[in-house]
Amino acid sequence: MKIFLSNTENKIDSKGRVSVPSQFRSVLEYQGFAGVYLYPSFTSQSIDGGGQNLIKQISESVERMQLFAEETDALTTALFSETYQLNYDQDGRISLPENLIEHANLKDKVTFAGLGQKFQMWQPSAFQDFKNKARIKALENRDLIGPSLNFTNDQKEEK
Amino acid sequence: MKIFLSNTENKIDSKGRVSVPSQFRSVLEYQGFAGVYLYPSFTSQSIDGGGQNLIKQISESVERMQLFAEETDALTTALFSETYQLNYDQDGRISLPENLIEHANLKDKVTFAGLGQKFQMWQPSAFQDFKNKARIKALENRDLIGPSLNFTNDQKEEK
DNA sequence: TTGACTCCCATAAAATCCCATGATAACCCA
DNA sequence: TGGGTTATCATGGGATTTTATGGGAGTCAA
Repeated sequence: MKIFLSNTENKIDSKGRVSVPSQFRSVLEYQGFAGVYLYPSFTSQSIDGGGQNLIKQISESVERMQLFAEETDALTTALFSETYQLNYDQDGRISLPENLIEHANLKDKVTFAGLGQKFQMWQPSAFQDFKNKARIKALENRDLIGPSLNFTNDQKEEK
Repeated sequence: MKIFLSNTENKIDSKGRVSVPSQFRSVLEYQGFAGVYLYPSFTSQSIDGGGQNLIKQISESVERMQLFAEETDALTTALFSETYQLNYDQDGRISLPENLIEHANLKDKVTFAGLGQKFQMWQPSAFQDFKNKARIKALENRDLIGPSLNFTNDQKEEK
């Protein structure tokens, strides 16, 4: 199983290039092509990214929605018109569109954060904040998440 | 059934490498790949670890939860952005990310402790404390576990 | 020509490979 | 059963490779 994991902070150089972390590249290439799809997150000041799987998932869920709703054109437009397909060069670097840089308020550093099926790109300190809050939230709801977080072999029967 | 059992204390060398105990490696390889997944424990100053089974369980429980997009991002961030996939080298050693070392307050030794489906990595003396407390708790609740454990207080009290 | 985008090479740091050692555990066989 | 031989394992360290990053030079289009 190949998913996006861990987080790394990379530099944006004077030409505007960033290295996609090599572990992420290997996930992307496993999905079938040497590049990324990026779009501004709907819910946070970050960039959503992924490979072919992510795009496929999104198109499918848009299709499903269109069976029920009629005004999904706006959503579809919003999504796809701001989605960029960037192939990275042989050193694994991409250069980000101005659009996305603004949305995530990036300066000269980016944090790549793995979220499983996709990843996000954050202004580093903004990511720290988000992550800390997310961790607290997850801890509060860990019984919803399931036993995997804190079970040992026999603890399952307690409470 | 292959599960993580017993505990061993290993050294972190000058390059930051630690040997994954060979018994653990055989469990991991049995699960399908020569590496570990590690993340900071949500509930203690230790590192949780496991193989593909552990990650699969977590991913599946995330997929089962249908949340608002905002919540999903927070949850997956908490779970995946601090999870590291480390392939060990041919001598069975990994080098721990700074992140995890800090969380578990590791210096030059680690205790690997088997917990069945997963394992934990502790700063050795912190593990001793934890184990003593865990033992008391286990005795208090031994009726929950089932009839098979008719141990008395002094059995298994070796070393 | 300028600017945006590659390609290509250089470098330093980090990760990994490869081999050596000593300790311990497992094995064997008279 | 005891003593010696083999494996296995954790650990040390040198050599090699990978990775992120910087910058020069070539390509293409407006």
